[in-house]
Amino acid sequence: MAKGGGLAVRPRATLKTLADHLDLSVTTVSRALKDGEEVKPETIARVKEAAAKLGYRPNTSGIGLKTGKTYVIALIMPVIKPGEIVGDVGTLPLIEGLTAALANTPYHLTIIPRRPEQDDLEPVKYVVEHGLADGLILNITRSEDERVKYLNAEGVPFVTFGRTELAIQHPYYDIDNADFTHRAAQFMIDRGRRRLMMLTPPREFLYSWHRQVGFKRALMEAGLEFDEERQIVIEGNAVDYRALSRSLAEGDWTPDGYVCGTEISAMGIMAGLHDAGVRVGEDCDVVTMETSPLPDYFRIPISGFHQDLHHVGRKLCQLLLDAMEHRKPVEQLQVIETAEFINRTDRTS
Amino acid sequence: MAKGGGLAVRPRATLKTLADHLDLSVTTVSRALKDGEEVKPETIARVKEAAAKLGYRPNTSGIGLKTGKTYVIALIMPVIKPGEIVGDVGTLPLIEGLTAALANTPYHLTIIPRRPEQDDLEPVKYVVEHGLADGLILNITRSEDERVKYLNAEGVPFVTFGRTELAIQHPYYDIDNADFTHRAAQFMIDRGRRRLMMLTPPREFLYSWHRQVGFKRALMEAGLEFDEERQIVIEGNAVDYRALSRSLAEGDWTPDGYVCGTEISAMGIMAGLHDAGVRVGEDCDVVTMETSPLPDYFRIPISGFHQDLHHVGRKLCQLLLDAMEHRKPVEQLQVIETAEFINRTDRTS
DNA sequence: CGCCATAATCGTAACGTTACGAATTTTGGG
DNA sequence: CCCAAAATTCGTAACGTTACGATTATGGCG
Repeated sequence: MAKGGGLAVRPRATLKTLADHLDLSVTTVSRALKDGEEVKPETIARVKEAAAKLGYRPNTSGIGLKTGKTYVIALIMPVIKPGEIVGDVGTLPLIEGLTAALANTPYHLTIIPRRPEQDDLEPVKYVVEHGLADGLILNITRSEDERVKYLNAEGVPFVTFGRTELAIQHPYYDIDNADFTHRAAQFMIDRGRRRLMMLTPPREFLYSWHRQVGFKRALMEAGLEFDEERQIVIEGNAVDYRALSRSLAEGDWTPDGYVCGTEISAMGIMAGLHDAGVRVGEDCDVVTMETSPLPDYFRIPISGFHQDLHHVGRKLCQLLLDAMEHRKPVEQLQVIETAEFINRTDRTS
Repeated sequence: MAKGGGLAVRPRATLKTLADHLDLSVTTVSRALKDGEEVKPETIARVKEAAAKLGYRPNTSGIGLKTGKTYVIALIMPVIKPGEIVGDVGTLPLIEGLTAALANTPYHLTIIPRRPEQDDLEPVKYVVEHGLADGLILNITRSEDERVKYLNAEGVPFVTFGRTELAIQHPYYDIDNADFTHRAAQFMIDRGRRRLMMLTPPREFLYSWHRQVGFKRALMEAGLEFDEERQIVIEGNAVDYRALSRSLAEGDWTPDGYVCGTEISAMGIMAGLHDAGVRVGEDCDVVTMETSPLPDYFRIPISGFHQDLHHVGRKLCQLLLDAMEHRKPVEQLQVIETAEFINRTDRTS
């Protein structure tokens, strides 16, 4: 009963099939299917009906060969090493948001990995040179982003999640990271905290600077000192957050407030504080940027700023599609939104 | 300075470009590039050199049109609703594993979502009818899986993550879920636990049954009663694990051991136990299936069974590629592995 | 009834690749 | 030096689609 090879059962319906069937030319059928002006409405209806009946599906390769279009959107995804850390907890919702936005379009999402040993530009060049996609999505930016320069020079449509400091105008979506840290710090200052720490992503990424700017501004406004050496820690795979907060709690300069960059580092920080006997919510506060509902499950509730990456994914796609069809000038394809504050201080647990 | 449209800067090198350049025919160039038997070694070398120099990249559409190959592997990914739960924490590593296995092949990964309102079969049919991929990866199976029947009938290569109970022989990778629950229950029984609970995925998925079988067997072997009504809870979005374990701890039949299906439900269970004043590790044990390093961050360590989904992704891809090239009989493309036990009982925290 | 503008449809070529059979060159033995 | 066989290379057609210029049908008006 099982079939043998990988052969198609019955040959697919093509434009020619339809044309023969309807006694029309291939050209007319092609035009009718895309509601061409020159085709008689009645004919359009006939063609579409036949197409539906015969299960016609346009051949992607044929279209691609003729028009150069691939109907593919490529997401360049940095890949972490196998078991090292909990990867960016938000990447999956981001992907889901992208596919959701693509759902009623002819486009599909392809994922191009950037492996750890690869240069930033490599996968981008790969996509362009092989003509794999009609547009690209880049998901973390640097101030002088090589990929942005390259794609701009090549004239390939793209959108970035994050801004750059280049003179090049390009579509982007960004979360206001200065606003996040500013509000986070302010929140803790309002609760009487005076010795704040911030954990932030590596400096190579522009948003890390935005976060520092907001944080520093909140401290300044409150008349507090800011010592970058002491109050900023760079997040990374190698950092043991638990050990960090434990040793800080036992050291001579004891923070009473932490702004964390991810829910994962927040978990580590809280575990370390617990180890040291510090009571979160009473002796000390922790506020985090969060991209998942994970913090809802924390036993001791902490407040956070939520970034809805599903929403971000949708937005990015919309922006990219708009850019690809030249529907709007670039200036209108630049969006900055603020993260939503989730106050959990009043939650009994 | 900015470029206007989406036009290619200089025309791409094609086989014709190379042929003209080398004073050869297109056919010979084509053959030379794939090391054709009939081409003189010296010519092959000349052609390859020119290809490298002129930056020749084969045109995917051209190949696709002629051969029907797409060099695309499609992953069908069930999509959860926007902010509902922490999705399957392992999907991202799975994707990374897939792309890693594809890295040195001409294949690319495309992600086809299955939206909540869609039928299981719909995205699969979509891929096949539109000829979007050369092979598919399905990541959760049912005992009588419609998709498996369909793909088998169509003769389209695929691999599943999970088995089926169909007579159809097909490539699959699976974790031994009966072994997991059996060992998990046994572990707790050895520690003196007598009233075990199990949280398991919805019954529509075959592996849910496997888990129940293993769990039940462990109880039987230890001479313990098994009451399905009382000792099995189905995991799902709507379940509030925290409330569940709290109310159980305060009820008349108090479990002293939980086998959780995911680290997320384990987190909830532990929070509820804490609420009820139950000390995990002393009054009660929790063991979980885990697909991320998240449990390493739990303040109270619990033991677990780790499923390395990066590894699974690689395996799935290998199996699929082998199946597509008919390198091995199907029977050799069926792999079952056991999850790795991570004993955290001795870890001081 | 014939002419012309407009509406509708058609035919050909081309995109880049590979399969297949035919044509050409090279090789080696007599 | 010739010829057959082997080793290379070539030309044509085809995959499914769209662009473009050409062709045919339709209808209004003198």
